Amino acid sequence: MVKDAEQTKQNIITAALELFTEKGYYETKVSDIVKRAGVAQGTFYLYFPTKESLFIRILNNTNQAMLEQIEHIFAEKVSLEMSEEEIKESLFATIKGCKTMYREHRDIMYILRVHGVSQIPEVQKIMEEADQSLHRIIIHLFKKFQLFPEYDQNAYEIAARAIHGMLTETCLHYIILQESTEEDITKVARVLTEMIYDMTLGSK
Amino acid sequence: MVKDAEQTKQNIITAALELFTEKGYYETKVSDIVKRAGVAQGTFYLYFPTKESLFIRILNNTNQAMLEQIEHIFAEKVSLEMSEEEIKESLFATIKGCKTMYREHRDIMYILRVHGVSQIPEVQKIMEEADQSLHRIIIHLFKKFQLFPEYDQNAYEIAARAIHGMLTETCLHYIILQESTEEDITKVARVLTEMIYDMTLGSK
Amino acid sequence: MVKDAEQTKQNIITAALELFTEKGYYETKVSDIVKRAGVAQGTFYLYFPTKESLFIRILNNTNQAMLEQIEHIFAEKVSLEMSEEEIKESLFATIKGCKTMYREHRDIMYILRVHGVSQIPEVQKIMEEADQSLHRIIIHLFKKFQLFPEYDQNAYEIAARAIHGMLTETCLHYIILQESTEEDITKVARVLTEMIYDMTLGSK
Amino acid sequence: MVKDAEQTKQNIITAALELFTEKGYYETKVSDIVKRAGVAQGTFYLYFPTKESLFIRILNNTNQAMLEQIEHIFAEKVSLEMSEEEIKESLFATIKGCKTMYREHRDIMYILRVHGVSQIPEVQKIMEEADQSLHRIIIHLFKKFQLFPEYDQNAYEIAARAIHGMLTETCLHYIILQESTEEDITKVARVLTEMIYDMTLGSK
DNA sequence: AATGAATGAGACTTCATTCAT
DNA sequence: CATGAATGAAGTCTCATTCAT
Repeated sequence: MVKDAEQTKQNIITAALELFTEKGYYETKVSDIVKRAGVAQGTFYLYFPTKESLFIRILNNTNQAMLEQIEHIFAEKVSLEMSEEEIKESLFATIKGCKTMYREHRDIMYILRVHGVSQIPEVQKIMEEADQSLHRIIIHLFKKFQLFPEYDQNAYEIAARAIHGMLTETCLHYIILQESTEEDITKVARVLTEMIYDMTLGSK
Repeated sequence: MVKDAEQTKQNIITAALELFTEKGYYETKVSDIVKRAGVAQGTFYLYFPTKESLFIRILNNTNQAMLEQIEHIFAEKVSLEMSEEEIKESLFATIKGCKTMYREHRDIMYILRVHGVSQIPEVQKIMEEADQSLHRIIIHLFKKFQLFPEYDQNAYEIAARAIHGMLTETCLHYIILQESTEEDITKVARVLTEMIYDMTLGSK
Repeated sequence: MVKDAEQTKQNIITAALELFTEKGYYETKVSDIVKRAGVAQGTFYLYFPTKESLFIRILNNTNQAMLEQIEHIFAEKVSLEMSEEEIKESLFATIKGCKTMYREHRDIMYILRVHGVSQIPEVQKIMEEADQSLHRIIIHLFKKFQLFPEYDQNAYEIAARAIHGMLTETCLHYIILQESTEEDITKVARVLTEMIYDMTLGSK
Repeated sequence: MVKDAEQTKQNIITAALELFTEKGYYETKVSDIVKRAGVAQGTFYLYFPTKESLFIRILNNTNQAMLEQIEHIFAEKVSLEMSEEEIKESLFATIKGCKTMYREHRDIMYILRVHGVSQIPEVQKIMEEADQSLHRIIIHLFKKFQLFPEYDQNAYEIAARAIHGMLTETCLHYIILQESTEEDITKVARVLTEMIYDMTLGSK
């Protein structure tokens, strides 16, 4: 039945994601995955040709979802006419949106950031593309608000990466590495909002 | 002779570091290491009880050196009496010092950040301690300059991590992932100096 | 319906024969067969208890047919009263009949001779019986024409096998291993006719 | 020690040849080989990268030896000036030499002829080359004695193959498939000598 | 101090066969 | 009759580690 097959596949994906999160890609064996999914060894290969392909599949799923969420989070919510308070509020919402998104995909972020899977070229490619698209959005905002007017493209990229680093490093510790409450996220986002605002609009 | 033994050990360490950098911990086999080091398989185990212990040994070497360098880089070079120009210059020197240090230890940073080796608990511990000590220094500076006076300890840590993230993310891309010239480093450090100055002293 | 069932079975047999010919018995998987036959995996086992039994079934089909053809080909077409020309013509017809028969069953001959399937005891038995019956006919002809009057039974068998070897080796290369035209077959048969005639009647 | 290594390798080769002979290539598992050789599973892969490579290695060994033997066996022992008796004796010696050679390499011949290993392209290539070189020699003799003067190259090849078939088919049954005594071989060679002499020189 | 052959547990993967629907 | 998901035994191969020399 179609339903059983889909269910089995999902069970395998779920079990794998859990295990990759717990032990990393390399330390997770196909035998662990099938054991947790409650299926036989051979069943795994009915759905995924290799362990690697399963991982890429999971990564792509998440990546797809995150890219869409990023679009949405960064959708033009600020305008030049806003007051300082309004801009800060919008910035805060954006940052918090990011954090929440990372929390939602905590498992896969954990694997990527903590365990590292970059031996697989496909994985590297996906990650780079994801980074790129976030940088594009940040640079777009820089230009819109005419921040750093003296910067060249290279300097913009450095600045975008720096902002990106602020977001991911704090996410890593407060969201990915530990369970975090709504309140925790709010606090982190609040601090980052202040810092970023000061660094950008606040100092102009 | 003692000298030969020391040399052999060093050959193994060097070969291993190269290979870990090229292929990551999991994809580097003991057989690869001994081949490159030009010794027999058994010789490896004369110097290191396990492959893991070799990695930890390498990591510790680097870590030790980096901690000392960090102390030195962040040694009180700024004071409250300095002019804006002087402070900026000092900040720039510090950031550039960090970058240069990362470049020096590019290999091991590459392994840790790109390949990921956190399956090994010992490795996690070492990395966390390194992070902690950098954060302590940053927070100390925050307090010295009475930045963010309204922050509690938690908020300070978030801010420190955010600064840390700016440094490491830009290092990752401009120094660890690619060969970088003195000039490249200077440029990255210059941009970061501006950003951090604006974010902290500049906005007060 | 009975008709559909028979059709399904035939589809499986046809697909299997093609695949066995292309890849040999061991490299042909049941999954390949059902895929080409356009039926589900389980359907296979509705008609054949095992993969091996399917092969034996195919082999038996062919063997049955070939035995009958051999009878027919070697049916007494020569008599002691014939002229040299007539005998040669009859010999030629016989040899060519053999070749044509081999060509007709090229697939299965290919599998047996090129891929080898003799791990299966049943298969060995069938092949041996087929050989035996051909030898009996050849020996019968030897005796009829009083060739090799000094031979004992053992020597007759050796001679029969030698003739058999001439036929099969040339068949293997000119008929089984390559597509062959009517003309090709004629040529091979013509050469063999000369050789065999010289070896037997011609030298008496 | 070099000696141990060589010995171990030889043990593996010997065990493998025995098993390939008994069960064929496909039914012989690496685990069978190491068990019989008295070494651990991993040891196998110290000497041979794959099971296939071991087989090819064995085949090449034999093939090399046989080619040299063939050269020797067929070395010009006949001349146009010889008497019928002398020629027959020389022919007999040649045929018997072939038989003896096949007996010496009975194992590998058995595998090739009975089990079939032609899925492996390398194996096919080696076998074809071996056949070719035998045919060349036979054709050379045809021409030397001006047998079949009316034949074209193609007809020569057919005739050579036919002779080859006589030799191999009788070898297969009297030498490869069963233990054979010196006497058995002599008898088979005697019969073949008569047949081939009649077919060629005898009828001119 | 060094060698390198040997080990064996265990990884990934395949595939003939079963069985609930 | 037919399906196709599921099974699990068994195969090939890897590699960190040991040990006799």
